[in-house]
Amino acid sequence: MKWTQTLIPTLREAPSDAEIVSHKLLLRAGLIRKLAGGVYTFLPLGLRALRKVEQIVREEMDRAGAIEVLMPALQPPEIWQQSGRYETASNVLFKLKDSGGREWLLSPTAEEVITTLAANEINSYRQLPKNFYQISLKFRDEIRPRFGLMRAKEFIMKDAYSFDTTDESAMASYKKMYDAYTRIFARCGLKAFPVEADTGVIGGNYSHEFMVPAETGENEVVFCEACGYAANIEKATSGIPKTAAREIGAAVEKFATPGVVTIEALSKEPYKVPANRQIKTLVYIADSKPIIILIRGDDQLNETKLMARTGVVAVRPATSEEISPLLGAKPGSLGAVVNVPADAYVFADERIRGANDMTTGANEDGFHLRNVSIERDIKVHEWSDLRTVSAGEPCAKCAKPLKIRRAIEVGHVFKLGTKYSEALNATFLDADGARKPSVMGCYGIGVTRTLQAIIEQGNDKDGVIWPLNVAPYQVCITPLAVAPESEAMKLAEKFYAELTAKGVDVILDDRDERPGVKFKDSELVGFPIRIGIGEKSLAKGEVEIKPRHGAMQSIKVEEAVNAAMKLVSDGVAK
RNA sequence: CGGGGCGUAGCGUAGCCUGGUAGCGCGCUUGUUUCGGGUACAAGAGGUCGUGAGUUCGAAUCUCACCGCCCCGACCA
Repeated sequence: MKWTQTLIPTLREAPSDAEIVSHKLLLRAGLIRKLAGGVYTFLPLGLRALRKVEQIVREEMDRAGAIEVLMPALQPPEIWQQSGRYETASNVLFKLKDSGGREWLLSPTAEEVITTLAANEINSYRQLPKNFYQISLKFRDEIRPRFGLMRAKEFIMKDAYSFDTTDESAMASYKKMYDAYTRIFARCGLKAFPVEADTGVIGGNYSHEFMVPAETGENEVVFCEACGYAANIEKATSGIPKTAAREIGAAVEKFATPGVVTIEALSKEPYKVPANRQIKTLVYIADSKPIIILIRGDDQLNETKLMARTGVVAVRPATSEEISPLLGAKPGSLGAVVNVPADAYVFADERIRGANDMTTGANEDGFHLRNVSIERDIKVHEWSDLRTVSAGEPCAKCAKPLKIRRAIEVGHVFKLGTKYSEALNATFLDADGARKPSVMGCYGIGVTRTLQAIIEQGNDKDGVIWPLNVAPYQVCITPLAVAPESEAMKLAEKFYAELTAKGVDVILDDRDERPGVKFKDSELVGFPIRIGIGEKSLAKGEVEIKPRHGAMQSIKVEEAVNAAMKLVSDGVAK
C-alpha cells in the first residue's frame, strides 16, 4: 500500500475526550474515529489490525475444533423471553420495532439463537459434541460507554457455544477453549492470564476470565505469586482467619452511644470497640425485597457475591427511608438481635460465624448492644462468603500474602450446564434412548477490546508499538525523496515489490513530507519495522533498518530485504 | 440513573468572573524556502461561539431549559 493512496489521518494532539493512552493513540494514529458515544468507525489502518486479530481468533477456534457460523444481529424477543433473559438482561438490550410494530432485539450475545438452532438440528448423541462460533457485531446498551473501544455500545465479539452429552465431555470442551484462548492472546502479543470469575447474568457454575494487566483496567484481580491462584475480586476468597472466639460473655447488654453512627466512631473513646469486634448490619433491596446482611466491622461487602448467593437480578443498598420502618432505627444503629421482622432474611458472612463478644446496633437510634454472641443471639438464615478480599491477606491455598492489581477483561469462558438447553429444549436422544438436555458452555472474546488492550500494553511516548502479528503493516518503507526518478524512491519501489512478493505487509510512505514528519508518523502508528532510504547513507551503499522498539542499524542495500525478512521471521526484534 | 466537569474553525485552546471588534498554536490552500527527526517566511481559506428561550440598547460572556461529550459509581467482551 502506498501511504498517499490510503487514509491515515494522524493527529499531533489527542482529542480532549480521550482519557487513557490506548484511546488517545487509537485516535492519534488514525485507527478509529468516533461517530457518537461508544460508536466508532474503523479507518483503514485500524481495520487491518482488527482483521488480523480476528484471523488469529478464527485460526485458533478452527484448530480447537469449533465451527464457524454467522447468526443474526436482529433477533426476535420470544426466544429471550423463553430463556428468561428478556427480563434479567433487560438493561443492556437494544429494543426496536419494525414498521409493522413488531418488536426486535439487537443481539448482545447469542445463547438463545444458537440453542434454538441446536434444538432444531441436533437430535442424537451421535452429533455431539459440537462447538459453534461466530465473529460478529454485538450491541449492548451500556449505561456508560467509555475509553473508546473498551466499553462500547457496538463492538465485535467472538462468541462460541459448545454442546456436549455429559458433564465430563463439557469439561473437555471447556478446556479446549481455555487452551485456545491462551494461544490466541499469546499470538496477539498480549500478556493475558486466566482468573476465576463470577458468572453474572449469563449464568452457569464455572468460569474463567482472561485478563490483561493494566492500570486503566476496569477489573481488580486478586492473585498469589507463590501458588498461582488468581481470581476476579468479585469472586476471590482468602485464607483469612475467622473471628477469634472468646469466652461467652454475659447476657446482651444495651448501652447508650449518642451520635455514634459509624464503625470508626464506635472504635474510639469512650467506647473503644475495635472494628473487628463489631458486626456491621447492612440492608439491601434484592429484586424489591429487603434483606439484612451481617459482616464484620472491618470488612467490606462484596455485592457480586451477594448477588450470586441470592440469585437475584439486582441488588442495591436500601435507603434510609426504607430502613427506618423496617428495623426501627436509622443506619448507624442497626442490628439483627432485636426488633427484626420475622420475614426479614438474614445473610451473614462466614468470617463472623461462631463469633461472640461482639458489638452491634440495637435497632434504636443512639444505642448499641454488647456481649452479642452471634449463634446465640441472632437468627441467621444463611451463612456464606460475602466479604471483599484485601491485598495482603493470606492465600487460601498456600497462605502467602495475596496481591491485587487492575486488569482489562479480554475473554471469558463459562461452563453453562443445562440452563439454556432446558429452557429452549435443546435435547438429544442418548444411546440409552433417553432424551437429555445438552450440556453447554459459552466462550467470548472482545475482539475490539483486545485490539485496544494490545495498544494499552504496547506503547511508548512516541506512539503505538504493535506486535508483528497484529500490526496493520509489518514494514514501513520510508524514502526521504519521493520524486519517481530519485534513487531513494526507485529503491523504495524495489524493496516494496520484493517484500510484498515474499508475503510481507508493506506500506510505502510516498508522501512528499519532511523526514521528521515521516519518522514521527511511522513511530506514532507503530509499524514494527521501518526501512529508511536517504541520500546520505545511499551514498555509502546503505539504508537503515529500524525496529519500532529497538536500535537503528545501517545495512548494505543488497542485504536490506533479507535483513527485514529476518526481523519478520524472528517475530521482530526487541 | 446518581455525583462531578466540559461544549468557541478539522485538532488543541484563550476570551466568560467584570456583557460592546472572536484571538492564538497545529492542520489546510497558494508561493518562496528547506531537504536525515513534526523547517522558515509570506499571503489566504475556514466560526449559526452545542440548541432554544429569556434578561439587555447590545450576549461566546448573565439566567433557564434541552441536547451532546468526558470522568467517578452500578452493568459487562
